[in-house]
Amino acid sequence: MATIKDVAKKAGVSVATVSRVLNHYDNVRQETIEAVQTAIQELDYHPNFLGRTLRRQETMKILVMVPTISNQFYSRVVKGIQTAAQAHGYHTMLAITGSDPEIEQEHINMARRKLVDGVIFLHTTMDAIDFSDFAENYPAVSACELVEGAKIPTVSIDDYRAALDGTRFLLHNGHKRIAFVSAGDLYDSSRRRRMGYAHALREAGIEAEDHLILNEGFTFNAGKRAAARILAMPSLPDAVFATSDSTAIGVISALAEHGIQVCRDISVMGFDNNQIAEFYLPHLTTISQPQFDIGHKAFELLLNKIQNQSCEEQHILLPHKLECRNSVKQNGSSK
Amino acid sequence: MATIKDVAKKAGVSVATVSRVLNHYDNVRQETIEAVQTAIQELDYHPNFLGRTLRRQETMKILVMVPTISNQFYSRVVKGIQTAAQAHGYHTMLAITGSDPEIEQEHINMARRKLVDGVIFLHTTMDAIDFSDFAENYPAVSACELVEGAKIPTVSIDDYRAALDGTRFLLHNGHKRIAFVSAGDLYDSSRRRRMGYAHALREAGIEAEDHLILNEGFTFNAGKRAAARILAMPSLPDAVFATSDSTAIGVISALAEHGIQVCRDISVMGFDNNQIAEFYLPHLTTISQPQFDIGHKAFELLLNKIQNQSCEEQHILLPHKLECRNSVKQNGSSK
DNA sequence: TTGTAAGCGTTATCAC
DNA sequence: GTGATAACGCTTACAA
Repeated sequence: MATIKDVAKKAGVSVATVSRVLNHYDNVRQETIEAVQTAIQELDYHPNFLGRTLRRQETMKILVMVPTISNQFYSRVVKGIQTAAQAHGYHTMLAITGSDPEIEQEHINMARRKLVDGVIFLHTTMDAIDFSDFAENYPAVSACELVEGAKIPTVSIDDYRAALDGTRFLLHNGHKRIAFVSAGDLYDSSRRRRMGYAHALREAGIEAEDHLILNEGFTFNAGKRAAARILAMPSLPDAVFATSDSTAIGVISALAEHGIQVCRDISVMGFDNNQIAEFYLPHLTTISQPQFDIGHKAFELLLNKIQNQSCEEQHILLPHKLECRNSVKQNGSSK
Repeated sequence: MATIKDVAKKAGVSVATVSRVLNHYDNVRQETIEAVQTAIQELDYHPNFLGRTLRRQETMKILVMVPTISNQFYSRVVKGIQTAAQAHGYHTMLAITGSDPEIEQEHINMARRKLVDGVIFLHTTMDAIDFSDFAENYPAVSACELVEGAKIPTVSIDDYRAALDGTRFLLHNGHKRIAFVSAGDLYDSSRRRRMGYAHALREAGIEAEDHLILNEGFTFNAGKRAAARILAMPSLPDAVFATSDSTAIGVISALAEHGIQVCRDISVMGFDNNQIAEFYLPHLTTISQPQFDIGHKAFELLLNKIQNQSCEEQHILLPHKLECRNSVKQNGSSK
């Protein structure tokens, strides 16, 4: 492997000059530039970034902490991050934690060890105190999840409001008994959505039934488990509000197994508006999140922290939208 | 930020000793170890890996070149890679290329610049010559795609054989006119599958109809486009063999839009056996790939190259399996 | 068992 | 314009 020294020797200049050429300084003679470039070509030289990185103390890399990439939702957020990062010359590194605190901690050390310039959390297992503590010492932002009480720039939707809107929509269309399938309190967004759901029920004068709240997670299989519990109920609820499209699909699929057809016998509402929502049969009525924009904005916030240290706490809320398709009965036909 | 020097000073020892403690050398006095560890604690010191990395010329990081993470197929392969990598102390970095040669090249430079110890390609836009050339100079392996003529260790299924099996299954169940939706020649696997499909037709004495081969890609929307072309045909084919589950779903969904019901009016076979295949309605009959194992094995091959330089060319073929569900009519009911 | 010092490949600060 | 040279934070001979 050729180094900068080899190039310098071959071009008959000093390493400093080679470095200048490499970094496009304007105080190098044209002939010298050419001589250096020729040497670079001939030696097939590629600068070793480790040296530069060590010297400059910046890696031009960021780490994205993601609980899973099996859910299309995160894929899209990551895409947004990556697009923004690339535009600023940053590389994106993905760490899939599986919501395992140990794995998360190990990756967090990458930031501590200066292997990355900053971290975007799509989820964390840390509590608000540890999370704030980390964010105080290293450039970090949170996306998708608004961790209660944590001092860290965050971009997400208003989960409370989104669930409120979704539940109201179900109520306005004549559904009274609404099951709620969520990921429990592992995710702050889930908790917040559950509160929005409860609020809507309350304002409609419907008393909440605890057993209708099913904490199963947000995978396909979580939906399957939720459906099993629903099938075991003495009477079917009017609707199921699942806090992810995957869960909704798991529910629908499992209910179908027992001859229960969505939209005829029961309504199901999803969350996220992943691409599959549009292609599933029935097409999913769901709450749409601006996934790409969330990621994009998250990177911008991070870059801000990396460059300015400006720690002004920001919580950016991006708009959600109710995407009306075929999995929810409309016009109160079940009244 | 505390450095190794600060720790040394605080502990009253030399940096060498600190380094020894850090790396668990056994020739350090217990008391010294403790003194150093105390200093580390007090300073909240975290070793800067850049220094070590520069010195050791290894990053303990690998790069995975993936065309997209929107397709669950790749998520699962990446999971396999990451699991294996983690077990060996390696971190996994994901580069999403979108099959853009420029983006791919830019990331390839990361290997050239020693930012990673090796690269796993889940897809490449390079031709066999460039690909071989790269693999000759840097630790690299290919997964999922067997690039014709490229000298690089590879792990994948036997795509030819898999498509052969799939097509035979359709034929044996009475389907004669079979449309084939593939990604065209961008992916070697696609090309190979198309040949398997053609082979099966030939051996059944059925003459291939060129217009039944639809090169659209492997996304949901590719399936949608394929369905549009199918609907424009003078008569509907008996079956559609899509070379990914996403495409199959796109086809099914779009056909449903026009009142054509899969399994009653037409059969659709997928490929990959993503999780959604099991949860889609109808449940997808598909060719299952051992995605996790492919990823896992790919890392092992890469580690081998990183450590031994043993460049023996290997092509590992893992078994596929026909997963029989509800999207294909069986027992020749359409004969 | 520990310390000294060279070196990894760069970039930055001086001189000249 | 260009060249020495120190420095980045660490590991590792070699010496003590």
